[in-house]
Amino acid sequence: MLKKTELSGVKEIARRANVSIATVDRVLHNRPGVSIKTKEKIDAIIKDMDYKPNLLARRLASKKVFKFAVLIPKESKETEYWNAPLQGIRTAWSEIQLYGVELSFFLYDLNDRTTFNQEAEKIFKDSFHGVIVAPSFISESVEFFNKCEALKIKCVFINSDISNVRPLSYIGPDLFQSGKLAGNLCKYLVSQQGRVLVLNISRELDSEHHLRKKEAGFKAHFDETRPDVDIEVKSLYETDYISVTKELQSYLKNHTIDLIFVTNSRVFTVAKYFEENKISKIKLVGYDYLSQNLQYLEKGVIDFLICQKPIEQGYQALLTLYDYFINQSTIDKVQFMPIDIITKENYKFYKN
Amino acid sequence: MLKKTELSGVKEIARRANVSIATVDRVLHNRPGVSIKTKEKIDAIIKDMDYKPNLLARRLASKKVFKFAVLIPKESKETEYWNAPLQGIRTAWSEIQLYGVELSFFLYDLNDRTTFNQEAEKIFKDSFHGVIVAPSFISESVEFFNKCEALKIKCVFINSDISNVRPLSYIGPDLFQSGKLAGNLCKYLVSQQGRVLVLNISRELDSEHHLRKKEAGFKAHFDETRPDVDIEVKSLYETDYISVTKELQSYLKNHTIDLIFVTNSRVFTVAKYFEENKISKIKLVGYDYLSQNLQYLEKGVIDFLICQKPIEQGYQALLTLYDYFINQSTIDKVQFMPIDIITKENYKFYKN
DNA sequence: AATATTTTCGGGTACGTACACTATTTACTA
DNA sequence: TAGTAAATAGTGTACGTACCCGAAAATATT
Repeated sequence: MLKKTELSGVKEIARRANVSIATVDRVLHNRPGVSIKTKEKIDAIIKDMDYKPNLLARRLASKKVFKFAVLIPKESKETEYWNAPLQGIRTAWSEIQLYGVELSFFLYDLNDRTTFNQEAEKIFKDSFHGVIVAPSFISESVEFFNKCEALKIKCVFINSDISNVRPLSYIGPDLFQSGKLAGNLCKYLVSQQGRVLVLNISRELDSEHHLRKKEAGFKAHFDETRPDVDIEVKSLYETDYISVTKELQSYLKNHTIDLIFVTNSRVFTVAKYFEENKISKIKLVGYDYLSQNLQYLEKGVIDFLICQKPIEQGYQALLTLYDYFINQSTIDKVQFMPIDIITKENYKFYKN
Repeated sequence: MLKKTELSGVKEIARRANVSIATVDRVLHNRPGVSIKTKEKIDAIIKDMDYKPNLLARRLASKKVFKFAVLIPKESKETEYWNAPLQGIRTAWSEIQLYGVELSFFLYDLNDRTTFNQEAEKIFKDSFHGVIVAPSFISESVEFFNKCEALKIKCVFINSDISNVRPLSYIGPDLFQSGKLAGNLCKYLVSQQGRVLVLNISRELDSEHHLRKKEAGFKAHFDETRPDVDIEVKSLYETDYISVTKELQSYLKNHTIDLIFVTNSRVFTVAKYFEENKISKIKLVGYDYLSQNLQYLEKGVIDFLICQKPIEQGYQALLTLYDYFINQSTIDKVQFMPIDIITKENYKFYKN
């Protein structure tokens, strides 16, 4: 039986280069203390062998610890949405904890922008390598990002992005395209001269800004394919059921419409109103895989939900930081989530 | 500075139990050579510590090699579908190769059932731990599965399952539900008394059987919600463009219809016919994210594609074998894929 | 030319687990 | 009760990489 001559990895490189493992290691990590000549020789051999380090061994031997922070909204009474990304982050964490990842959570209140800065301050008190941020408030987020840059803290944005700012990666929907898809779907639900109401339900002006991207996409699709359809837009700044009810009541008294498109997860509020007032002729399309929405989907009150994998957004966000710091992979600047269509018939199989 | 007293893992267990690491190791792997008393003591400590082995170290130290086989159709000239699962399998492989996984491919011809057995024979010549199978031909697949059981080879089925057979796991669509979703969608595309044609395009009878599950789901949805819609079913056993054209031509001469639902990926054949004959009023819905289909989706000839993540099916299939053999995880008997709706507006973001 | 300094490199141990091999204890036989 | 086999337990090395520490070689200083 032949003796296995092929040493693996570093050892083999060392053997070929006639140096020790330590020297190879220095070259691999760009550490000083290697003459240019030997460095070049070793680099050539590495390239020649197409050497791929054994990540298992690498992580096992490395005692480095990375600290990451999470800065996202806390789950509110009004919508459970933000629970999903958190869950994804937790799942990812359970997978990589072993490899020296520490995680701290900082949750702010979507209805109170001052809490964003409060939590941000806490983050800067400690020293983190990276942060997962949901940049709900534009100016605050920009400021936060700039401070991170100065401190060499890497940011990953999730759920919505901000123009003119380049984090390590943005992981979330293409909002405009998401609205376009909604338009695409709704086109099939209304007649040639139909009437459509687009509803932004959100308290803070900034997040409304994000909703407006969806709105724009929605309109764009109709402009391209059905210019005759009448589209009206309304923004509601009070998000509780009573307020929404009032607005809807007065609106529907004066208008006849075929469809309502709600630009975020609060579509269930409208659905509840429809159900209680036995409105069944108006089609209803909205966002997000929440239990509150699913029950109305099941009942047929909501026709379609569009979903952008919030759990996976969280999961990918943490894995992205992991890939960047631990695996030293190159990171895609933008990681768009798929734009998924959920109906009564497929929601049970959906993976959020 | 305090000295870190907590040894990790096995060592700590050994210390607490007053035995050597090797003994702990024996208990962990149910190896013989440990007295009942010490085994119980160690088991208790393991439980008490909620010990989780370090998978990195485990895999690094273990030199075990697992051999898996892949038995699926080869990509045909008529449809590129089967390239997708293969790609998923390759991706998964690249991730786990390092951990001692060997992989061999055995591709049969979907248009010739005898090739299935030929390839199967080759598999039995070697000795594999597990196989990924696309059981396109029912009786052959059952026979294959039974032989695997006898030889203690674990099977994972992908893409379609077979009644009365319980592989390690089935990874793929719920075909009936998939058809129901198609019905759900098409409901919006046809009027109250619309006419619908369901088209099965497939050469071998067995795979037609799978298509029929989708067909049944499709009908079920209409029966429940729109009993007045007229649904006719046609099966074409010649899959080339010329043959399909002929059939369509003669059919459409005698029938007026609103929508065609093609139960598999060959919807592009119909789309091509529509385009060449400038048929634009008939809605078209079919299956699978193939370049051949996407071009017609983009052009608006195909309205919806339903997709079941073929790449991920392959990916998950290999990871499932890996989880079973290397990680010794418990495996879900059924892993249904999501049922995704693809349109002109979201296909670019879809992950197959 | 002798010493000091810097640069370059190799030896060795550790990470947590697997497993081959050896040592000890126990049980059994003659 | 010695002798032997079987059951039980321990020692040591390996997996591939990281990194500390000290040795050797090259260069600089006097």
